[in-house]
Parts: sequence; C-alpha cells; structure tokens
Amino acid sequence: MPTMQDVAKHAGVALSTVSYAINGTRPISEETRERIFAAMKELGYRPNVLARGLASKRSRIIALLLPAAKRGLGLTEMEFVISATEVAREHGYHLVLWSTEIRDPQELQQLMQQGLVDGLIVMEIHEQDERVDLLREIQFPFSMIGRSANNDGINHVDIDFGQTMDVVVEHLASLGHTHFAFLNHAQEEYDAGYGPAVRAQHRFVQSVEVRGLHGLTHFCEADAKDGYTAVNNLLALDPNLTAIIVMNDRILPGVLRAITDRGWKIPDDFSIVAAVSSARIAEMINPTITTAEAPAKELGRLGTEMLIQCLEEEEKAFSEVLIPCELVIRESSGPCPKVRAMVF
Amino acid sequence: MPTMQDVAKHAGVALSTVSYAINGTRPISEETRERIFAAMKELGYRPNVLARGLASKRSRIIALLLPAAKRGLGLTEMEFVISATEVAREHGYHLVLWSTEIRDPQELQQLMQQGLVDGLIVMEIHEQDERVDLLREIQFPFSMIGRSANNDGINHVDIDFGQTMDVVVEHLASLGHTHFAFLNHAQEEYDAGYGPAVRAQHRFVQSVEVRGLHGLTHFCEADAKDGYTAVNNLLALDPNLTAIIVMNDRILPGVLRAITDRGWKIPDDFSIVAAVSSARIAEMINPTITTAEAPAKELGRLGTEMLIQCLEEEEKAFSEVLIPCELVIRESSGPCPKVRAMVF
DNA sequence: TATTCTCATCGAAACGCTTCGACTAACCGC
DNA sequence: GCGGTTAGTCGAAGCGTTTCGATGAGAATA
Repeated sequence: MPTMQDVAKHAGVALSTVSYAINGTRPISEETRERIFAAMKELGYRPNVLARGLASKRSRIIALLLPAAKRGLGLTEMEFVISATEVAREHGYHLVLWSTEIRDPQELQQLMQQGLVDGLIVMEIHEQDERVDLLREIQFPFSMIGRSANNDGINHVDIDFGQTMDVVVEHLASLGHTHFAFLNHAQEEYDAGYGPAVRAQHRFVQSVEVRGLHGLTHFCEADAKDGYTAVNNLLALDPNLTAIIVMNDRILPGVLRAITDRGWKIPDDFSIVAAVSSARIAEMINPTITTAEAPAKELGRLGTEMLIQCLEEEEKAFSEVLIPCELVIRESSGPCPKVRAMVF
Repeated sequence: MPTMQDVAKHAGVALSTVSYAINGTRPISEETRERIFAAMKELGYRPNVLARGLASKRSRIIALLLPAAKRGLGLTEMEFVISATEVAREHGYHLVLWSTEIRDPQELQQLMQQGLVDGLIVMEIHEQDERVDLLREIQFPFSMIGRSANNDGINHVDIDFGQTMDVVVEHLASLGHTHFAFLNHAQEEYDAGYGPAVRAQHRFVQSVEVRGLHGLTHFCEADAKDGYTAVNNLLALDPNLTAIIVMNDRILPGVLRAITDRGWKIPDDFSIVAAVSSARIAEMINPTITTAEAPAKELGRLGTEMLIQCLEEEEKAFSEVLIPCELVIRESSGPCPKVRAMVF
C-alpha cells in the first residue's frame, strides 16, 4: 500500500508538500499540485485514516449511540441508522455503532477515551439523561436526536410531538369525534422521563382541552396483549369512545382486535390513528392505518449534519430543529359514527 | 487524556514495559504488572485505538457492508446490525457501517485502502458477486452472510433456504394441501442471481415434485399491489390453488386482500405462509401469519464471530454454517378446504 | 569460577500522517 | 535599492502506540 512518502518521491517533492496539497492547508503552486495528484492517481494512493487521525487529533469518525430500548428497535430506527451512515459518508466521515447498555456513563466514557471518535450522535434521550450530563461536562461534541430537560447549547433535532398530536387530534375532531383516547408508551417509560411519552401526553391533554373535547389517556406496554386489555379498560371508563390514538405501533394488532371483537367495524364504528409510526407497518395492516409518520430519514440526516458541522466549525452556533410527523390518512380513520352496535 | 508514557512514569517503568503488561506480549513480573495496572486505574488510562492500530497494523475495527437492497431494509436486517454490533463489542472490536452503493468494487476498494478496518462482513451476496471476487483476489479478510457460486475458503453463514422450504412445504402438505404456489422475490433479483431467490425457488420445485404435488412459482416485486395481481394471476393459472408461500413479507397485504376479495376466509378457504420473515411483522397482521422466521440474530452473531476468529488466528480454517428458519405456526395456515366458495 | 541461559526490563525505531518553524525567491512600496 | 511581505516549499518534531534488539541480573550448567 503506497504511503505519502511514496507519493512525495514519485512527484519529486517533500512529504509535507503532499500533505498540504491534499488538505489545502497551505498554498501550493498549480503545477506542483498537478504533479502530486498525478502521482497519487498513478500509485492508487489513499491516505491512511488511522495515521491521519492520530496526527491531526481528528479521526473523522463519529459514533451513533444505539439505544437498547425495551421497546425494541424498529423500522424507524433502521432508517435513522441508514440515513446517518449515508450522510456521514457524504461528508467523508465514518460511522461506528455503539450499542446496548451504554446508558451507563462509565462505559460510555471509556469508549470515548479510546480516542476513536470525534463526536457522538445520541438517540432515545430522556428528560434527565446521565449521558447528556456527562458529555456536556467533559465537553465532548455531540448531537441529540431527541431532547432532554435542558438543551441549551446542544445541537438537537427531534420530532415535534406537540405539533404531531395537534394534527392528529385535529384530524379526528374534524371527522366529528368528541370522545377519544390516547394510548401512550409504557408507564415506566413515562415515569423515566422518556421525552416522546411525556411531550405527546402533555400536548394531547392540552389539545383536547382547547377544543372542549373528551380525552382519556392510558399507558400501555409495547405488546399486542396489553393493547387489547388497554382498549377494553378505556372503553369501560368511557363507553362513548369512538377513536383511539396509539403511540406505539406494536400494540396495533391488540387494539384492532379489541375493537373488532365487539363487532365493530373500522373505521365505520371506530377510528384508529397511529402517532409516530412508519408507513411500512401502517400498510401491512388491514385496514391500513392512518398514521403520523416519523420523519426518520430527516432526523438521521439532520442529527448527523449538526454533529459534523459542529466538528468542522470553530464558532459553536447550535441549532435546534423540530420536525412534525406527516399525517397520512388511510383506511382506519373515518367520520364519527352516529349510532353503533351495542356492547354486550 | 493520559498516555502510556504517563502510566509508565507513574509506575516507574519504561513505556514499552507498560505495553507488554497490557498486551501480554512479553513476560512481566507479577509485582511490576500490579504497579502498572494500579497506575492505569489511578490515571483512568485507556489505550488510544488510533495509535494502537497504526503501530500494530490491526485496528480492531471491522465494517459491515450494508446492502442497498431495492427491497429496502427491514427488521431482519436491523437485527443483523444490532447483533453484529454487540458481538463485535464483546470481542473488543468496533463496528463501522459502510452503506449503499458499495456494490461498486472500485469504491469498496478505496474504502479498504484507507486502512481503517481489519475485515469485512458482507451481506446480500449474489451468486456472481464482484465484491466477493475483489476481496478474494486482494486477500482481504471477510465473512459473508449469504453465499455465492463458489464459497471455497470463505467463512460464511446463511439461511438454509432448502431446509426452510422443505419445512414449509411439508407443513402445508401435512395439512392436506396439494396445489400450491410460491411467490418469490422479483424476477430481476432472481436473474441477478440473488441467492435466497434462486435457492428457495429451486428447492420449492424439488420439494413439491418429490411429494408428487402441484406447485406453481411466480416472481413478484416487493409491493402490495404486485402481490395482489400476482395472486390473481396464479389463481387464473390454477384455480385449485389452496395455499401460497410468500418470500417477501412486503407483499402480504396484497396477497391477503386478493384472497379476501374473493370472499375467501383465511385459513378456512386458503392458507398463507411467509417464508423467511420476522415475528414482529407476522403478528402485526390479522390473521397472524404462519411464518418461517429468519434467524437474524444468529446470522449476525456467527458472521461477526467468524470474521473475528479469522482475524485473530493464523491457521485459516474456514467454516460454513447453514441455519434453517424456524417455522412458527400461527393463524394463516389451516387444513386444505374440502369445498370452497366459487370464484365469480 | 567462568560460561551459558532465561527472565524482566529498557531504549529506540517504526507506523503514516499533520503541523510548525524556517528558508528562498520573487514582489511591493517608497 | 532596501526593509518588509508573501507565495511556495522543505525538514523535522510530534501523535500514542507496538515491537525489535540489547542489556543486566541471577540461575543453571559445565
């Protein structure tokens, strides 16, 4: 494998001149530059990432902190990862994956101290997040996909849960629904301050109140069975319910079954909307599900770009972007039923 | 950030002695070793990955070549990635993702020449795969998840499509079905020599023949609409069809709809089995789908372990492992119907 | 006792790059 | 025509490791 030295010899210049030509760090005459690039091409030279990183203290490698969500990783997360990888590559960066229980700040710190990565993309942020505190304290460059309680000076991009809930509630309200429920993530996650759960809940309540409607909320584990019982519980609480918004698409089968088990048709007798889900899932189900689709690709892209920008520029302007989900109306939501088969 | 030099000073030994103590490259007295480790702990020392890689010519970083399948990346692929990441970590390796159009050997080679990674995990292998040819030629360490036409001397792990198709056919046959169809991946992929498509097709035909049954095969794009028309085409070819095996779960909604549109009930009038799919998808659908589930986690684990083993050992024994999918019987497959509502 | 071994350790030379200071020659203003 | 820039280049000193050859102290051998 040819080295920079080889290129230098081949072009008849000093090693450092080659470096300057490649990085544009210092002015190089047009003629020399051409000779150098010709030599590089001829030898098939590629700079060694390790050496470059060691010398410059900038590895041009970033890490994506994969969450180990109990909820499991879905298509949305996959899209994140893909899009982050691609964007990184476009900018000449490599992306490494750091997985699992790196919620433990200890372990995270050890990884960072290895000096492999220049920066970090953190996902599945909690309101109180030890990782964020740590990164902030040691001033390690990072960007967040999500938000914590205090985001000052941290680059982050997140789903606009507020806006999303508004749109979903508005959609149902415009269809004439007045009594509906919100099936959130698990209680445990809410209590742990998991942002999406907290913010969506908050805005749902508010959004319903503003419109003078009736809204129930309920937590639910990421499991079809729990979805089933949750729906029954909700209907026991408010028999006039005509629509449910679900936060986690995993529970959809259970929710649907609970409805159809009552002899109700979707959407004629009951409407269902998935907040923050993916098209692919929504279209797998019969009836296809009206969904507020997570802008996964955008999130991945922005999160990565923010980090890279923050690594390349000196002046640390930070940005904060909220992207709402896009409501895609499918078969599972319809006008509020006038009369409905009785529960028995 | 403390360096090895700092540790050495702190422990009152030479720099090289610290290195030997860490790597066990040369014998170190018990007493010195303890002093060194104490110093490391006290200073919070972590070896610098970049420097280590540069000096030793072994970065302990491996890359996973993410496919840019037109089919799109699904849950199965996500599980791969996660499991590969975790296994790599367990072995003290980092995993970087190289995405998309690195089918182009040129680009792949450039990436490798950067000297960042010690080895490669390649997925979505085709029968004739330029990437594999390249890697083999330049003797770059790699393992495959999948198989090509000639796998001699290459570590690889793959789904046992033959066994899987056998099990699925047997399942349907034992339910009394005699006329069934296999809905494969897209024609294009088959023609390109995409292993799963080729091998599954081959074994389906064989498996049906051996049992003296009637089997049709058909290709289908990864799209619900195409699933719909494909089923109708198949039923036009053989009106006695009572079961379909689908290869790609994306087409399931279309397939189901084509069946129910005829007024048929699943599984009473018609059975459906998904070959090589994931539980999560299978359970999203109503009725839940009988599925041969891809051993994604195992594939990821083995692929990674094979590579790492091949990097750590001198004697290059290569291994080849085939893992069948596990048949999970759910609601979509049932006994062959005696009589069935007429097509009209 | 002189000689060979082994064990534990040291110093220095890589690894392939970036970057700093210095040097040369041309160019500028006055 | 003389100091002061400036564009273009060079050499050398790192970056934080691994690894090779050498060294000294004992232990074992003759």
